[in-house]
Amino acid sequence: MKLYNTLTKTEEEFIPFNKEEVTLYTCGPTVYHYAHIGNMRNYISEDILEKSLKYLGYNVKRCMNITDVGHLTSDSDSGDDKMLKGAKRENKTVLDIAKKYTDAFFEDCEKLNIRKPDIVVPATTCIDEYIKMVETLLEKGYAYKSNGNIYFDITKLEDYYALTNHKEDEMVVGVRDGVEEDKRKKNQADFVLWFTKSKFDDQELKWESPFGIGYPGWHIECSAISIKNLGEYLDIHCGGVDNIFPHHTNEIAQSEAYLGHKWCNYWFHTEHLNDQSGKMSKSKGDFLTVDTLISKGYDPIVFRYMCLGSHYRKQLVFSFDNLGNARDAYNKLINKIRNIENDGEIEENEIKKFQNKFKDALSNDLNTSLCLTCIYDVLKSDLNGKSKLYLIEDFDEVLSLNLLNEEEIDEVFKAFIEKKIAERAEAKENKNYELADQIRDILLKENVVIKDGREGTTYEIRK
RNA sequence: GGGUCUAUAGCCAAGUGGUAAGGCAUGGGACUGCAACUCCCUGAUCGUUGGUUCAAAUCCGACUAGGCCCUCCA
Repeated sequence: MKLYNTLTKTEEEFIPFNKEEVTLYTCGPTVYHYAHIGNMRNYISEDILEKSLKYLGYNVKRCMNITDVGHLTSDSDSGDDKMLKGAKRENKTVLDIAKKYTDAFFEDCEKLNIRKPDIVVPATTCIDEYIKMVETLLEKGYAYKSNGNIYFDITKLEDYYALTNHKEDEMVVGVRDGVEEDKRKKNQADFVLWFTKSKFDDQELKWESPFGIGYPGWHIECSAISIKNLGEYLDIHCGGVDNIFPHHTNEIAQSEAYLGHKWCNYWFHTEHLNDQSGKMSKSKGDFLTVDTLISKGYDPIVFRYMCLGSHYRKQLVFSFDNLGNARDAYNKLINKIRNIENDGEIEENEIKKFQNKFKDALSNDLNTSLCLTCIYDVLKSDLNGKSKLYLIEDFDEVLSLNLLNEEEIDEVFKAFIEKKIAERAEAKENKNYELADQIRDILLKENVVIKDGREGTTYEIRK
């Protein structure tokens, strides 16, 4: 399998440390608010990555953190704690906020058929691990104490900027508004491992530590959680492109300084979902969530389909036009699949050709767009119905687009539809086309599409 | 200023040196009371410009445009 690696900036053949078990780490959400659909695009990509690895025969062990502490809006100790901000906004405790938005996040995942990782770890449950790591970094001389806080000293590393090719002296501090330089640091790019001195005296969550009562920096959690759960060697680390710097850069710095050897071989980053004005982000104010899509009448799976039509390393512009486009395409696809008759016997040899093509697409740095084309190839092929359905089910293990799942229709709703169809049939019989069309429109408003065929009238529920 | 990515038809896109897949939309036709569904037909020389090559959307250079990062973000 070929994967693009941010570390080397090339597509590479994926070779795991241990063929028996691939380890995958994912930066999870900071649970201070709902996830927006741009966040979800990232998790869809990672879901495809995990399922592709499995489809290609690997066992995968995947871990995700939940950031419920320590994520400041700025590492320079001048910003706010996101969790605290969320708690204030809603007049709740930090823990309540964490619970609420963690649950909401996994509900969104479920709606998008994103598999929950094997191991999910809230950051607040691993304080001992952070302390141990920070202690070791202090002992080894990679970290220093200044004014109460513990900082990582990036000058102790040969190549701190390995992931980005940044050059120290060309970095600009405060490109973004509201970023101030932390004067307690030795070097501009040093980052906090543990806070004790902070202007957040009202920080709810604090822990005892050898460095004083305080709380961890944002970056330390991912390193510690990953090493604890997936071991000293990590195969693939995932996240959105915005995490490349500083988050992942810092993770590499502290993890490899701590371990004394190379930590993670492959860095997998998903590009952003933009809107017409650029990047989607929570700090801009309004943002779209999975529930927004549902409230506008879209099945979340349509959004997944839209994402898979593009490539994870390409920016994708979101608009309701594009989503509508995806919905039409998706509905047509589902229709075609429903019309396949389940006949014949599975044609083993023929099937392999299609599976191989599908595998090639996945192996080509997760070319999901080609994967979708594979479905259309199957539909247009000379294969019998049973073989087609078998292949579609097989592909859907990775794509997870509910290609074969018949949706359960509520009995009451079903009766209502059938009654209306009968009424319309009668109206048509009497050539009362006006009434017939009215009934059709009523049903259409409920997303029920009438189909008049030779054998009578059938219907479909539109997504 | 530095880094990084992108540029193929209205939109989403495949393509990794040999003369442009697929999907949606559009237009035309069959079907229909009219529609929808379904089926058939329907479109681009690949941002611009040099170069390498027998041959380039594909490799190299320059330019242009745009996105993202440079201590909030997925």
